[in-house]
Amino acid sequence: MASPSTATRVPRRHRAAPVPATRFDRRLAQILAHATDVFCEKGYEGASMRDLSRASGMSLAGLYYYFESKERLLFLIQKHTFTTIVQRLKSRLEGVNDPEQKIRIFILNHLEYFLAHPASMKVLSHEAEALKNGFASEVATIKREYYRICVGLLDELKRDRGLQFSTRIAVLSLFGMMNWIYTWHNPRVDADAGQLASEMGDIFLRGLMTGTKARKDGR
Amino acid sequence: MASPSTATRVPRRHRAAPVPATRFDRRLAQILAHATDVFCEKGYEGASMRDLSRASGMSLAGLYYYFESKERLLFLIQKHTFTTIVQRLKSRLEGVNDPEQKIRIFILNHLEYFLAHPASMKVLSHEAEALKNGFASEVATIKREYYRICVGLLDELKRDRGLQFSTRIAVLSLFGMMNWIYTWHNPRVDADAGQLASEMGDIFLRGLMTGTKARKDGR
DNA sequence: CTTAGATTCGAACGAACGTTCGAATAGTTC
DNA sequence: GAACTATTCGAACGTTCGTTCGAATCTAAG
Repeated sequence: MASPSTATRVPRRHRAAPVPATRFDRRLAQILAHATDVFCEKGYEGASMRDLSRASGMSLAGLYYYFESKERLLFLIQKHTFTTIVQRLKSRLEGVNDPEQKIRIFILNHLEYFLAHPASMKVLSHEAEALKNGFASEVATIKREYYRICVGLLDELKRDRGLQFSTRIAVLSLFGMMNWIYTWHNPRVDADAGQLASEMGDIFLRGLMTGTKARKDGR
Repeated sequence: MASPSTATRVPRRHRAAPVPATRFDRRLAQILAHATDVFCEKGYEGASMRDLSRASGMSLAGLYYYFESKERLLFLIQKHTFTTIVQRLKSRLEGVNDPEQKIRIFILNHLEYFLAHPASMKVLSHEAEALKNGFASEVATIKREYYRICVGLLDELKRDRGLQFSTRIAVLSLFGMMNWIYTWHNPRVDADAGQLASEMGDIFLRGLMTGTKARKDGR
């Protein structure tokens, strides 16, 4: 067979590659970008390989040189998006100590990425159940890590301020507020990420912090 | 053609019909129920008419005696679900005057229906973009009414307590918190609707009411 | 029992689906 | 220019899709 192993191939940079990675990787990235738009508009199941071919300007057969199946294509999109958002979050949280400030950074990071890459985030949020078995579990691992980080931040706040609330419900409520954006945000009408993060952060954090305080003795 | 007009036919009850409606309507309702489960599990695009046939125990061709297309089937499910939830809400809000109490009723009504009919609500939430043109706009009309009711309740709270916040973002944040539930709620682990409505209501309402107060003169 | 309408179904339709294959082209190295 | 690999593509594969049609069966009323 003439085609390369898969899209998992290692980037073989000669010196320290400046931007480019390989020609292969750059072309793949273009295809992923176009595919993201199509999946966003038509949904994963509703988008056909012929739609992707048309959108990316490459022949139907040509696409299969870059990935082995439609499902793997969705996987690559979701994995890249989720990995990037987690990575940015970690770097932004470094050196910050105040629990409330950390949660505000979490919200801001999420919403900034959401509004900067709305198609990617819609595909990540809306097609969360479309992958099967191996693909699904690999994305689920990243999702779990992201979820755990948020749980950690809320538990920290809870301890620091002596609050009482269900961390699980608080975290999932927050994700709901943030992820639902893909169903309504209109860049011509709605505020930018900073403003949105501030308003959602206010609702969420004041909501938690005005609650009943736990007793000192834990009872 | 031997088949009846459509599924829009009027129920022709002779006296006051006890439960049944017509035989046709009862059978249609059974099919809708099975289809809801299949759409919930596989998504609208991912579910085939053959899947629906298998689930409802009726032949592929037989289904088309009850509705004229797969799209109309989804429409009937969404319309019925949405109409019911709005109708229940209206009846529950009657005679209540306190704005905060009204919002708590709104949340409780939504979550109770959500947890009592999780498959229907997932199909309503997750397949909101699957319908086209006429079907889409008819559901959108009900959705807009539901949205407007919530806007009204929040504006009332805002006026009553002299608060300052963006009604649009508050409403959509609330819908996000509530609708996201279909992605995580596990009846064996998570609390019931009453408890959930109480906790989400606390976060949301305290969050709004702890905010900056508007000045009396409106500046 | 007869008859007419309501309901169900097996079989098939053409279209669209994801994927494959071998040949053609483009790019790079001698 | 020759030789080799990397990339692209037209054409087709077998399968599944939503939908239709005419005949069969069931139900209820006369």
